[in-house]
Amino acid sequence: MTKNIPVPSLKRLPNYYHIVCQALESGEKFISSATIARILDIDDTQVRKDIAATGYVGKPKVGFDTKEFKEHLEDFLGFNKTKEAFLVGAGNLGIALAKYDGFRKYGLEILAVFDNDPHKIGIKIGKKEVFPISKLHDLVKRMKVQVAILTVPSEFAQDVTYFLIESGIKAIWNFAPVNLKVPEDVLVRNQDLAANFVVFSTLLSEKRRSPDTLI
Amino acid sequence: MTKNIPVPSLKRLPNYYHIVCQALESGEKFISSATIARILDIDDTQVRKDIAATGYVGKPKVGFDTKEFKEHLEDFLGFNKTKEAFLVGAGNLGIALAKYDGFRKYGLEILAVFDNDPHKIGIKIGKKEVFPISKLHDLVKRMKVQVAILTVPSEFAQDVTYFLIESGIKAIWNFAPVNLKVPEDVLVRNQDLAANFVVFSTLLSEKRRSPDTLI
DNA sequence: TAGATTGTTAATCGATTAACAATC
DNA sequence: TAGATTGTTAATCGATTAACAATC
Repeated sequence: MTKNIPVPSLKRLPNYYHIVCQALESGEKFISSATIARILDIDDTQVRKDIAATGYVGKPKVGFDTKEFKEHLEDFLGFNKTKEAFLVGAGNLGIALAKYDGFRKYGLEILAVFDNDPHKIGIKIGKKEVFPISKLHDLVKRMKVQVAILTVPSEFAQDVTYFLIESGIKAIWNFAPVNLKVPEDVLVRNQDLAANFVVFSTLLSEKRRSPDTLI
Repeated sequence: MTKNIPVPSLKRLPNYYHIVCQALESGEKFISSATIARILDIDDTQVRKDIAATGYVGKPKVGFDTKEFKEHLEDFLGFNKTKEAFLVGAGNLGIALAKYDGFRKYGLEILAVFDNDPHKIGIKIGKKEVFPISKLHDLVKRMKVQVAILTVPSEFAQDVTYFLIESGIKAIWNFAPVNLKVPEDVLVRNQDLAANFVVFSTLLSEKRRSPDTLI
């Protein structure tokens, strides 16, 4: 088995992807690690190490082929593989995410939205119908969905999580600012936007640049 | 000058905050570093180190006073200091963020929303009015706002950024999945939700747990 | 007191950076 | 060829973990 890419490297890859996309749009055939490094204000050796960790090889003297490298990153990061998910909680944020177009480019597809509010059930968010949460169990089984995006209010997050797990969900992208209790085999990724802002704002008040540009 | 807290420690603090809030709600007077560590699946020494870095001291034999520690974290992370910001781009995500209630608890206040779409100008999002972007320059000066939350479509992000900087904005929380070019003295924090999902999903496919629970 | 927990010093680990040979 | 850039090994740096004394 090939060695797993280090998490810090993995987190920088989407940045490289953005840069290589922009370079490609400007008609640049090749891009050097030094150029990428300058844009992100990091070390160029690190860029090369990260790229090497994805298995892509550049051309000495010229750099990395933008088109090839872009496609390699899409492959490595799985943009072409559809990742199906259910979204639970049709509040403001939930609706925004359900409508958000940018996910498709990365291969994330929200199949359906769930909520408990009778007023919301049956309405369409973009092309997605809102179902009652009671239907989630069946639909998880039927559609074999493993991932849930959790956008319910904090106070319901843990109870809904128990229900998601009972229904067979194996991974939760959690937007509620709470620590969810889950069994060993369930993966949670927290996405506390407010907390992210707090980190940003603390660095700001200390006049420090965050070393990790993204995520 | 006291030493800056390491960024990894800083990123864990909101987690500690959530946990200590939950402990306080359950009526627990004290919480130990081992308990926090177990919940987050990290080392207890690290928890103590992180807490020490904020300047808070616990009580040997009993642990950390939940009420005191919670308040200390609020202080350290600046929850009580209002951080005013303008939001630029009244699309789905922008509207969701403008309406989002959870920011206030952390001290973030969105003063106004800006957009270029004539249909949107003048409408209210919650209690915030939508202004034309042309008014941003004046309002930045008048209200002395330094922070902008950028939620415009990717293709406009760079141009809007130039305009924000001309207007005097010093920090940008960027939700557009692009690398913004900014001068040295302007701080950008990228919040590419889709990229975050990609990282999550890659770890998922490798059946790895992410070491950083939050952010 | 004994036991539990903090705070801190030392050891380890892994990521970043520096140096440089290989390549075209 | 000379020069630029990659790929890789070695050195450094900083974060994590282990060990343990101090404390109540």
